Amino acid sequence: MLSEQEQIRRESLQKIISYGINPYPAEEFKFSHYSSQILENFIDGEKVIIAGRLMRRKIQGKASFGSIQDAKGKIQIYLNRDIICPDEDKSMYNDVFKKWLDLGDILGIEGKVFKTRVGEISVNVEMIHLLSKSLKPLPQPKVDTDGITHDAFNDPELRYRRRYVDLIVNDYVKETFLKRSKVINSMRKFLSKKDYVEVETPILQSIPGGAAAKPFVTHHNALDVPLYLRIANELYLKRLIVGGFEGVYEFAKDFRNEGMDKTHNPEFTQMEVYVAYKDYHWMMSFTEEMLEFICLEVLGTTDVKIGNNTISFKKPFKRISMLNSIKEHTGIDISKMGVKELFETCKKLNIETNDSMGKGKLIDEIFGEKCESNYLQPTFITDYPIEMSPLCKKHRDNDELTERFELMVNGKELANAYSELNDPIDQKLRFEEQIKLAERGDDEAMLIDLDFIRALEYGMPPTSGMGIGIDRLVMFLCNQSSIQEVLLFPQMKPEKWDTGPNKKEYLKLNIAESWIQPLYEIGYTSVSILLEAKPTAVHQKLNSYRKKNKLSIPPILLEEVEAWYK
RNA sequence: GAUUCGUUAGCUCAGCUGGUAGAGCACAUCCCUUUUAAGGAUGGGGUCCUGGGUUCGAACCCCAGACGAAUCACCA
Repeated sequence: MLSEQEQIRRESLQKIISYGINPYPAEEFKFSHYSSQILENFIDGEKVIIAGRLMRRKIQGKASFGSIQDAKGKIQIYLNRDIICPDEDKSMYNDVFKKWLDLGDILGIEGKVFKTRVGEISVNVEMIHLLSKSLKPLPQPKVDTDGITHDAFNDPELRYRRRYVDLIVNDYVKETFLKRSKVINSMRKFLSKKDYVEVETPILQSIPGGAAAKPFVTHHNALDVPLYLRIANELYLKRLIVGGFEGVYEFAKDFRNEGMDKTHNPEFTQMEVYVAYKDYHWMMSFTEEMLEFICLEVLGTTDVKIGNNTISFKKPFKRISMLNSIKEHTGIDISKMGVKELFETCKKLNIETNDSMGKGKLIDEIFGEKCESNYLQPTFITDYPIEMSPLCKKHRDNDELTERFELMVNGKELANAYSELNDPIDQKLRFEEQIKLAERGDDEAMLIDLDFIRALEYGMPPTSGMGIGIDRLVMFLCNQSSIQEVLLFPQMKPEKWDTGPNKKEYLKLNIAESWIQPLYEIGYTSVSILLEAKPTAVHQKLNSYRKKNKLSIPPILLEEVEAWYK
């Protein structure tokens, strides 16, 4: 059912067509200025052509005001009947503009720049071109002189589902996504200046590797095999280092079939970079250099406001090993502890455990519970337990640790990096360890990618790799606390659409076509629902619907309704 | 998955103790030659999320469900 306003717009559309205007013209519309250019460089009397959406309209007799929103902002337009219609025929103003155009229509405007009495730079309109008619009314948020927004369009579900509307009416949304684009561009610029090669690796993988996460499964018909959407691209990028690239990187969409919340979307973007002959110490410097560069390029400063905190991305960042961090925040030295003692320590610290947890997992729990949230300023946490880092090289000084770091910012993980494990025999053992862990109850089994082992057997130079969550980085730099705000189209439950009655179904029961829509409207949305109801009730409801909606068809007889049930 | 809160006009929201569904914006008609969220007058617009129940009577109370938000848990 169309709302009254939608019906009125459709009627206006018909009138426009009858008047001889094509509401959806095919021709290119050449405009001379963006709104921002006119506002920034006011030239009284300059002739301009602009194009955009009509966002405000205020009719005052012979004169009207409006505003046009284009890609770069908004500008006021002023219309005067006798300027638009210099001849006898005033219909272009009186009918077309005043009656048949609506807020939301896309217009081309020709006119001259001037300042109103109140001093606002405006375009005095000489000619209007309708470029596209809008049939659905927009929400109408208004900002007053104190900067307070009235009637804000702020229901998250509606905003995410109709991002196009969100972008039209909420200026800050567009800014977020412009900034996101800038962040990615400047990261790419940084990487490509180093002469590393941007590559693309498979999204459909037969073995989903490189991380511990549940994948999405799909099926390839011609090969008749299952394929997985990638959870990470790490193993492919390392194959390329084997192949002789010095440095490779990819901005990768990864897919993880797990819970969704404010910080997790089923598909998300990571940038991973791998560089030959480097180690994780080098990568720390590289990472802080890159982040500082991006902040300066995008924000012009290394000080970023996140919530109530100001975070400084000025290098160098603090570095601390995981074990020292735990010692610092709990006073407990766990460096020499075995599994049993770790379980006891967790108990003492009120950390929940279960039997499937190995040593690494326990340490990770302690860190996650007691330390992680303390690191507001960018901090590299280094040297993770070996059990939780199956793709990472053993620490040069300690067999139980790995050469790994995570970069914590505002209490959350932003980047993760290793000195990459390049010993194929060790790698195979580590994969097998993971499978043992998986058998103990962890359902996120890492399958063994034998081709990856084979690649390592050919020899991979010592390499350091780093992955950084683009969505998280953008959240930080845009001061947004939810990932949905930095994704144009965050994943939502599929929308339910009212597609109307399935007429064939009803016709099969010999129901007259004129009664199908009424049946549907009063709740008998399918034949099976209808047949469950009593014919007498259906009969009564139909006739009262007829009366209420003043249908021009004769009342239905009970016998007719009963006939459907035979 | 748990708890709490919410769902009323195109949008933002009121709606008291259960008693004829409301406001602002938007829309329509009329008046008005430069307005700054808001000129004036009049008017139209509703599956009060859905389905049951209680009641003479339900937007409101009870039960079940759908959807959403927040917090927590789980998972990286």
